[in-house]
Amino acid sequence: MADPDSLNPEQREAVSYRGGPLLVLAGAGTGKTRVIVHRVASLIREGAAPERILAVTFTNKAAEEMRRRVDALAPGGGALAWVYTFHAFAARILRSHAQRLGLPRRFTIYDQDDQKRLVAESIKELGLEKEKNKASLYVSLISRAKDDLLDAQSYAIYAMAQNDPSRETVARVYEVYQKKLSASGGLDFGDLLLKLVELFRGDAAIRELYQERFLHLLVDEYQDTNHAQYIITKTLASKHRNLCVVGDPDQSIYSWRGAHVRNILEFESDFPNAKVVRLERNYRSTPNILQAASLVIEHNRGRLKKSLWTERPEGPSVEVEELADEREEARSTARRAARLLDEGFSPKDMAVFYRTNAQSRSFEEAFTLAQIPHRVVGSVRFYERKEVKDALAYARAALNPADSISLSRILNVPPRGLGKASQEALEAHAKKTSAALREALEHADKVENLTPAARQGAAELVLLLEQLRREFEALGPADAMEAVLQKTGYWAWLEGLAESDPEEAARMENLQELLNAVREFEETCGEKPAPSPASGEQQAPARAALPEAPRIERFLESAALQTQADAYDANRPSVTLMTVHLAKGLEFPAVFLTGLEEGLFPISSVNTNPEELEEERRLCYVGMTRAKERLTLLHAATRRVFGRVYSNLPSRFIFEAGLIGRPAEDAAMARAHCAPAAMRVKAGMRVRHPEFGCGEIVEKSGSGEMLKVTVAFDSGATKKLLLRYAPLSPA
DNA sequence: TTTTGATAACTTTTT
DNA sequence: GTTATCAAAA
Repeated sequence: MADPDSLNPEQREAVSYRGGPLLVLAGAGTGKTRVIVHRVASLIREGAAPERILAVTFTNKAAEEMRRRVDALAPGGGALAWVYTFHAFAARILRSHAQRLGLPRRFTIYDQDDQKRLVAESIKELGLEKEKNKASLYVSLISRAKDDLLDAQSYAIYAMAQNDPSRETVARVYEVYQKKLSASGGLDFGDLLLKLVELFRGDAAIRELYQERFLHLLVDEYQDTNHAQYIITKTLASKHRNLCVVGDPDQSIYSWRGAHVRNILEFESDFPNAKVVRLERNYRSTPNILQAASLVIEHNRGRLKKSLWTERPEGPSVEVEELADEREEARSTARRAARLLDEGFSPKDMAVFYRTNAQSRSFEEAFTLAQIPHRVVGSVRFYERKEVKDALAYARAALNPADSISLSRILNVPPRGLGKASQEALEAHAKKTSAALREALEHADKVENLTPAARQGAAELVLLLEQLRREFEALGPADAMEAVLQKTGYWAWLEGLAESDPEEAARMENLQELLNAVREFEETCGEKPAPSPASGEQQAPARAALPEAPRIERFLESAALQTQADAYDANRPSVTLMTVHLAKGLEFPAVFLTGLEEGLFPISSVNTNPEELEEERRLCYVGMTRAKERLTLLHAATRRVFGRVYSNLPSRFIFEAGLIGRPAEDAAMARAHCAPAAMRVKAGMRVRHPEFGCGEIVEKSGSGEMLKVTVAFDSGATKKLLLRYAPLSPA
């Protein structure tokens, strides 16, 4: 937009409406973030105290950006307003009431990896042999339950009422898992929201305190809120009723994570007299891009009709290209990117989106080969790397003696004679005395079945952790983290290993990067910068004005709440490679949307479920609408997955976008309403096999995954093929 | 106890 | 094709 401070009439209405609940239905690229920023700024300019405004965003990065932009419009205001993700907001509130919640002052926030270990332990403890490989499944079931505000007890009741044995098993695992979690004085992601709701429900005084406090409430990406977040929003808004939610039902892509589109669809009945503002003027994309995306999304049923329009010039048409395989797809993408560079695009103007992280590899290779600067966002999360987690675990274990989860992680890293046998002996002792692992370690002399070496190792570790805790008192986060790496011998240990193993050398680099990240955190403070007197522009955080210097605890929390999307840096001069999910909320002049194949995008698991297919379609819509000027859709005829070659038909979304004619068979449309994603076959149909040539289907047997066809090939051979694996395509 | 090698599981998306 | 996990050897 020409003038960043001008607003169109609908935007202005959304910014200035002061009559209570407000729903802003904001299509892709219609200036949704602008509206929120301007609304917050104008509230502040009208005299609202910034610290009585709460704005909830989807990622920490978005929160940062919003703070910065509000500050530019209402100097000082952005720094004081509460701008957080739901999880960061919950963590902040829970910390100030840790005591009454029976939580340690420095409770740990556990991530998915920690959850998985804990669930695996719980499963083992319950002797559920058959379930031992399903830890991830249980983690997600438990997480979903928490999103829906079902604690372990409620879940057990619910499972019993359903008379569902598998749910009852989940309930048992949930219960043991939760006990372990509490014993470690920790919360997982779901707990942050669940405990906040419990706090509000259980303590009227605290609830009213916050209801009174937040005079104005804004929630971004409301279509992707889960039940817990919905309840939090509703609770906080019930006093002043100044709630503004912004979102787009067509961009709801997180139902698998517990989000309910109905939260936004039912806003008007939830808040009678709610004002609804629709933003339909798109400032981002060319008409060609917009039309293709609209054609796709219109195939979803039961959506709120809305039509985006733009006054932007036509622009080049959306391109579609089919390639032989995923390597060709990547090479073509790199070639096209190089061409755009020649045309004057900068690498940071371009993005490659894919459905699954596994697809990133071929693009990395192709871009490296073509010497185009690029960056994969989020495939292996930085804070989930082993060495980084180990370093953080040391800090957590030192700070929180109850944190058995972190302690067990680093018990023998680097090796100190506390191997598997010793660990089991210590854990057995801890269990017997119903104490934390740390206490067993402290009383290693009383623990049976320990070798002298193990006893010595235990004593050293206890000493080390105590020493670290004492040192943390006087150190900033960066020095504290450095102390961890030095004093634990972790650094020296890796250095030794790195001599013979380049992978270990890479680990050292990651730890160096961790130290950089802590330093950066320390400098920017991670917390709100002090209010600046006049200029809204970049200001040096005034250290003296802060209530307390940043400490390692704060860094640990920020690291735990870090999201993948937060790793994206718009200023980096490189092509961005990311999943479509991560692309939500971003925009790029040129976008390559790749892997548009049946079975991959939409992904094959949507076979049976029309709702999931609609979510895939929304995901595709999100991907397409990120593009401002150029949009290229790519798909590969064959693709190697798991080392096995699959041949895929072009995605139905390409047909739906009106970009290539439907195939003669009309196969894609016929499947559009949930038939198997695999090729639809019938007897008599002509097919092609890369090895055996063309032939005719003479018989069909089995069904679903086991669907087999007998093909009489023109060569004379007759073969029975499992449709799932056979690289057959219609001839 | 630690390192090494084999095996099985994994891939949909993540706050 | 890769990575995490588990058993046997040093």
